[in-house]
Amino acid sequence: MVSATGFFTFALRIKPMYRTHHCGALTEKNLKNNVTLSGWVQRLRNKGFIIWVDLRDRYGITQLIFDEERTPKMVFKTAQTLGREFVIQVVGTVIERESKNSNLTTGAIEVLVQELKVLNEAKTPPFTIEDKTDGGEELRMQYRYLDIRRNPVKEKLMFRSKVAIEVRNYLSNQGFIEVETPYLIKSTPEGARDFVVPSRMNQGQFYALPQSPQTFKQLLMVGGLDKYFQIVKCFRDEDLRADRQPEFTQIDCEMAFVDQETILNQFEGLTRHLLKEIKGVEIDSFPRMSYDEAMRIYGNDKPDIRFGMTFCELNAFAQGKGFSVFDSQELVVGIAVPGASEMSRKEIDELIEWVKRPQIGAKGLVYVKCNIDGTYKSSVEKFFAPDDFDTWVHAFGASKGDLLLILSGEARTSRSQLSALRMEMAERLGLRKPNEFAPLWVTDFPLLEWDEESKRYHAMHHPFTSPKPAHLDLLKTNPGAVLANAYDLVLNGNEIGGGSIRIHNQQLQSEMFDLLGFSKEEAQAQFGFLMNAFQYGAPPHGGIAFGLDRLVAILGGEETIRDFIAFPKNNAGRDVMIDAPAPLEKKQLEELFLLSTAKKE
RNA sequence: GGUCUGGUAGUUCAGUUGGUUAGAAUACAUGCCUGUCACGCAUGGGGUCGCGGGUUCGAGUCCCGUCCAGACCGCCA
Repeated sequence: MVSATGFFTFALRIKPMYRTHHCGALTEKNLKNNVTLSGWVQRLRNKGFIIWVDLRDRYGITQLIFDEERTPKMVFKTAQTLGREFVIQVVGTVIERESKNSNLTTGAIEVLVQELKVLNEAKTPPFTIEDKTDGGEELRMQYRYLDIRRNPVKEKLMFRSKVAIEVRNYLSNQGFIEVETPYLIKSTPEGARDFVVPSRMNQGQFYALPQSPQTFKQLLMVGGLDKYFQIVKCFRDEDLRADRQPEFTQIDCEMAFVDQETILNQFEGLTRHLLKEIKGVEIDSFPRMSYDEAMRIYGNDKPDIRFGMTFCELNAFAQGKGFSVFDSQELVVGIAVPGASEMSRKEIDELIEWVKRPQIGAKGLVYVKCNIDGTYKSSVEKFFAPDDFDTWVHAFGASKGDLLLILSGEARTSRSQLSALRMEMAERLGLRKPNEFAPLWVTDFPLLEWDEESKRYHAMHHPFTSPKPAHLDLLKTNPGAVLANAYDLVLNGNEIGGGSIRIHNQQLQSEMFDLLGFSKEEAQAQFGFLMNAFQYGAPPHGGIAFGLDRLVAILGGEETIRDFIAFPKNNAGRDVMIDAPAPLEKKQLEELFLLSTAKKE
């Protein structure tokens, strides 16, 4: 027990205030100030007669100094027992360093400690809390709270917060209202798999977590709110990727009484605002491209237009010359890789193997090296004369020193393969510069997509997307040719947003469900509430949703979204820190009427 | 569901054609050090080579299976 006097002395010595300054605040201006600091021990440098401690908090690092002569003996003794990541509080005087560290804003000063209190001890962390940590991905996720102490992670979370705040600033200034929609909703068979939640009060029934607040935001338009947005969690039970999490955040937006043009302009405005405020990049107006054109010249509906290497179709020049591989195929298409004619035979062979991997699945790859001296070296020079290659080079708009890479096959497949190759070459040549931003609107998506497996049409976007008015008649005669009032915003080869003008007419919505293979009963059971609402004066409306995680990552110049999420899931959808998902107790299962299902395991 | 890569000290990794007691760096501990700042120097402890099986005189190394992690394809209206 501390005696009354002892406690009194103690209370006097350590002031109730945890800190007078942050660890990034003190400079030469504070010389001779008496300060109180709290934080974590980043690093200890013990020279025997003198101990330096780098004290860290969210704001920076301040060097503390404990000294045999100038620090009270007991305090010096305690300082010798400190370890990494101890949480301490100190009182001391700001003094000038004898040798300054220009790498730190606080590098000219140090705090000569007079009082030290260990607020909490710490076990040695399993990895180093440094910018460049020695910790692997899994370990960092398991101890994410330690990982978050590291600058790179901390800064990404702060960056995300800044983006979210700018989104709210911009949209609320533009008159948008933020409305929260429910998380416990109803499962629908369209689209991704749902995460489901059993209902205790309704035996054998389940909620689903929303894949997006789509129908709710449309109902808010019917409700007359006019301009809505929400930064909202969405859930999809599908396999993960570096840029895909089972729970992710959308900037979800909807407007009433608008056409496509108004929406594109409105959200081009948002994106421009973010690029300017966050990155200091000013972009006048975003280029636009139809889906069809994007597929033809980039082989991809989310092209990265930071670099060229656009597709060139060679059917007219390369077929009928006796090279049977080309002659038999629907499409002969290639790209000109700038300055790559110097690639060695070995490198090209490796590239051919690369496109033949099952992930790409090409049968082969034809190359033409356009040598600097005007000659050609090609895998098909037996079949084509230099004159032919001249024609090709002209068609490509290529120059000496370029390397033509050509694929052939079924049009759709070849384009998709060449697109993968184009991205790979850009990656290898360093053309995907993280601090260059090239937004692009892709418009005029097809409304429907034929699915061979289920032998029916699928909505390419979702079943609430409206067909272009001029194509309404086609719906009955040639549904596959109908274009939609749908659009994606693409940034540096990533889809960061997508939306459409919605159907607001009950009759048309009903026809859509019909086309998608819903029976009248199914449509009524699943979306009756929406079609009902449409009969009570639904305004024309449309909207867009941005993937916040991905947007933030791209603005931050990173490929993977995980570090922009405080507590992300791993590849298998697990949270390795809390170890979720996990089995339930028998009692819980019984309460939820799930026991018979659970027995199967 | 599939393809590929990896799993060795607390951590990040090396480990040759299968061959003596499995190494380095870092972290940790102890000691030394009169101005460090990735401090330095010395000493020390630390290993179920993911797990199971097989081949072999002998397996971290080769084979089969399995688990885990990561990237990708399918999937993600």
